[in-house]
Order: sequence, then C-alpha cells, then structure tokens
Amino acid sequence: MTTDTPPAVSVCLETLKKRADFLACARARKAAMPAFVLQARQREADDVIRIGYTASKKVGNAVSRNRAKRRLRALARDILPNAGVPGWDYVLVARAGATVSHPFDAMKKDLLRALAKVHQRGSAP
RNA sequence: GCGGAUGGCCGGAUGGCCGCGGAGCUCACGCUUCGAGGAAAGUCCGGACUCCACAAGGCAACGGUGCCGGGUAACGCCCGGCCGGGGAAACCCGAGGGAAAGCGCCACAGAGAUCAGACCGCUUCGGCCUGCCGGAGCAAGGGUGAAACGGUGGGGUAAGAGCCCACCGCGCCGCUGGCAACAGGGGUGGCACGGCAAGCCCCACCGGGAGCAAUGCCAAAUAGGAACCCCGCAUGGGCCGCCUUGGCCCGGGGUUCGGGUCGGCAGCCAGAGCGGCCGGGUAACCGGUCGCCCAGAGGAAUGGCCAUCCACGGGGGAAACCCCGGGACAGAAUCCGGCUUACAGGCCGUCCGCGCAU
Repeated sequence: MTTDTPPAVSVCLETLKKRADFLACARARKAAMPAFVLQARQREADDVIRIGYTASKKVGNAVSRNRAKRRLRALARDILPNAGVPGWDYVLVARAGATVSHPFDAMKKDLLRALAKVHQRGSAP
C-alpha cells in the first residue's frame, strides 16, 4: 500500500499495554510531583516514545479514575512529542485528589521539570 | 393561598481552538457524520444467544414461587381487583395457600398455656360466741400474661355457668351477585375447634448445567507428534539363526499434515429497538401505520483550555448591577425485560382537607 515513503513524523506516541512494561518502568527512575508521579525507563535506540497511565483504586471511583487518566493523557499529548526522548518508556501515575483538581498549566510545568529530573539523573549512570 | 397525598419528567446550555474512538468517502492530504446513564451501579430475578449433558415421560432429591384475574418471550416484574391493618380524607402498608395429615415450640409472669385450671374470691352446709376451721358447689369478678376453652346485654340461680334468649363472632348447609378471590343475605348447630408454617412439614406450580474470559474461524517463533522421501558417506546399537548382499527399527536431513500458545478476525450491535399518529382496553399492555438509525472499545475512545449565559452559595450596593466561589449520584464492555440501591437542584400534572371569594 503506502510503503513508498515513510511519513515525516519524527516521533510517534505509543501506548504501553503489557504489565511487564509497567513493572519495568516502576523499577527504573521516578520523579514525584504534586499531581502525579512520572516513571521513566530507557528502552532501545529507536524513535518511538511509549507512554502508559496508571490510576489505582486509591484515586477514587471509576469516574475519578477515568478523569485522572484523561487529564494525564491530555498532558502527555501536549508535552511529550517535544520534550520526551525517543526510545524511552514513560508511565504517569495518578495521585488521589490532586490529579483531578490541580490546575492544568501547573501540571504542564511540573511535567517538564519531572522530565528534566529523570533525564539528568539518567545521563550519569 | 396554606397543609397533605400521589404520578411523571429534566439532570446545566451554546459556541470556539486543540485532541481521541467508530463508520462512510478518498490514491492520498483530508472531509463528513456519530460517540455514556437514569441509574451505565449492585449482579438480585427473568430471557435471548452459545457450548456440554439428555429418547419422551415419570418418580425421588434439592431450590424457588404462593389471595384472585389479567399483561408479557418470561419473571420473584407490572396492572386491576379482593381481604386485613392505619388515616378525618386523598391515600398508604401487608411473604396474604394449608394448623380437624403429623411432629415440635409457646420464654418470663401466673393457680392454670391445650388432657385446661382454682391463688385471691363467690355461695351454702357443719363445727362455732364473731373471728376462724372443715366439707360441698361455682368460675361471674380480681390478679398474671402476647394469648386464659367466645363477646355484649338480659333472663335464670344459693352463688353461678350457652344453662336459656337476642345481637355479634364461629362451624356446617342452601340462595343471590361476581370469570374468580370474595361479598351480601337465609337457615341451622350450640360453643366445640388458641397461636407460630419467617421451626420441620403438607399441597399446587416452576426449574438440566455452565457462561461472551461462552463459542467459532485464521494462524508466527520455539518445543514436541504423525506420514512420506532421501542419507546410511564418517561413527554406534538392535533385529531378520550366523557371514556377504539386502531390508527394517533407533539415528541424521527435508517436505507435508494435524493439534496448539502469543497474536488476529468473528460473536458485537437493525433490536422482544426509538418517536409520532390512529384504533382496542379502567389499566398494565396490544394491534395498525408513518418516520428514524441512536456508542461499539478491546490495557479499553467520549478529553484539555477558553468565552458567554443558567441554577446555587458568600460579599458589596438604595437599585440596576459588580466581585469571588461553584455544578447531585455517577462512566457503557454480549444484548434485552425487571427489581434494588445512590442522587444537588428544578419542572409539570392529578387528588384530599382547610381558608377566602362567588
């Protein structure tokens, strides 16, 4: 079909689906912010950024959990294509209360800081 | 207008920018369109649909249902009625078959709790100076209790008692109305049959099991299986009694096949569908006709930000208005019919009582 030229998309976001991927991220680097926790792991040297979302029962009922995941998804869509590093897996973990109610602009800034923190530590193994 | 009863409905609105999932169109960029609920919830009933089991059916066991009639695919649901209870009324509440088939239980209190019974009493006779003691009769009154072998009134009597009578209640037998549950009324019996079946049980009716992670199809890598072909050149073992030749099995290589895991597709959304109108029915509901397409994901879309308005709360102001806060319960997962539970605020109707006016 359209195999003639690869599209000009530099990075594409993919969703984490396997439990093992989530566990691997949880064992790697973390950066805690008021409204979420960022977990990150270097996977391979390709140009794919993968992202997963976690909202446990501590966050609240199904409505709260869904809303938390949606806000995290919107956040990732805004920030990660530019600020994320290809070849890495990220997991955003929702926190009870704050993920749903924290101002969105503040969460954006927090995510940028969290990414910087994770990659700074990662650059000096 | 006030107070009460009851039946429905809504569940923030509109727009902009950036996104997400499905479908359609397109070579493609992309465009169009649709995209949570009344409970999507609890998973408590009833089905559809799959697979498994099974002649039909009967019996037993287990579970469920339980006034009558109707509705429905079906129901433990809904509608209408009956009976009992509550309320001044509108209306509300009720697991509401059978206790003369049988077993069991009825605590405490009380003399006595189902073979009724005699504590205080009442009447009378005898002893006897009254008190008191003993005998006989009685069960009306008191007391206990959730319940005391009918209730009220009268007659009767030594005192009493369905002992007798009237009415009520109860049992039995006709009659009338009703499809029926049942109601009304008549005759008769002569008080005899207490409650619990939500303790067991009896009777009638219903029920095979598991569930969409059901089930069906396609189908990698790796390992293992089967069939066929080739090799037996190098090395080894077994068999055709032994040796040569040859053959077979183990062995090595290849092809094909079937099972099967990851994965993919189907099941998976046009249906016991929704809305309008007409007709039948008190109603639940049914029939006809016209119109509509109304989520289908699969680690799971329905989101982020902004503006204006609408409820609501707080503050300021004489007011118009301004500022700040702020949106009930809750998120589809095979699909329907119900039930139950949660729910800020608001809207519309019907009925009852009181007040005012006529």
